[in-house]
Amino acid sequence: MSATYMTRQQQAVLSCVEDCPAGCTATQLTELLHSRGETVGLTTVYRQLEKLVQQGLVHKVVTQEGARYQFCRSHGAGEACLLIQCEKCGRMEHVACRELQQLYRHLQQEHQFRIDPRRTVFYGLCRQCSREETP
Amino acid sequence: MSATYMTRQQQAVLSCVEDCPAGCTATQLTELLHSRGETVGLTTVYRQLEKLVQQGLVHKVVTQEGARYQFCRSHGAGEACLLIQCEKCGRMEHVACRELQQLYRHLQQEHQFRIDPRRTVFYGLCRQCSREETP
DNA sequence: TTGCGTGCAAAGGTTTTGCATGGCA
DNA sequence: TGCCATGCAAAACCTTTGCACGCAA
Repeated sequence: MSATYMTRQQQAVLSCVEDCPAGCTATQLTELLHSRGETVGLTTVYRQLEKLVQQGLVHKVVTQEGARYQFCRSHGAGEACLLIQCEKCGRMEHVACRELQQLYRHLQQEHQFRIDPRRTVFYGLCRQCSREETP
Repeated sequence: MSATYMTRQQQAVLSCVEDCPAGCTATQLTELLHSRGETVGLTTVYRQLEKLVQQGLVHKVVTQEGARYQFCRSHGAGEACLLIQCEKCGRMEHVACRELQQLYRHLQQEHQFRIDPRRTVFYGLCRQCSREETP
């Protein structure tokens, strides 16, 4: 493995993703960085995000509107988690619960499919938007 | 609602998607059509696929490599189903089982999240690729 | 005949790549 | 000083849009 340097941009990107619990796109992240006075090129943002994804610190989720990145707090020990994205407001939520663990086990045992939890996303309506839709 | 015409291209696209149980991209579909002697423009393929998605006959799944379309056999009655895509061979599988139904109910009741099953994809390794990876 | 469907070309957007420069160790 | 990281510009891609023509009803 080649050596890696610690750079200002690296820290800035990580710090910004951590501050976006609902996930964000590379472009959004770049804008957020700029608004904070941290000038980081879009290319660098992409490259840093990819590193974070490979380290397992960040979820990369491909949606209709491009890839969204979300900091993953439960990345240790391969714990079962998934992302839920609201189709209306676009926000993403992190879910980690026993039922999920069960489903994964079921899929492995009955369907012979080994799930990689890090890239899985559910779509639907979050509590708030669901309420607005059916008042 | 405006009237709709039945065209040669329309039938050809539907027939081809039906013959791709593992899902395919718009480009792949166009190539498959050409190889069958059916000349359909890429634009038309995209437009026909979108219609089929809106009719609920086809899943549209956005992946790293672009959107994949898969004919959905269990589209009636909003039955709980999901797609599993193999990270290695790219094939997609349709899954509809009770455990899934349960998870959806749990997510609705405990997490207040109403899942839209049609756009959800799990990623992982299918039986075959899983076996090859750990011999 | 009417107007939806088609397909080409072009535009739009996101993501990647090449390459010279910058900056960490 | 050596070498990875950066960022600009350009390329590569996928997908959508505009518009004239074709074709089903």
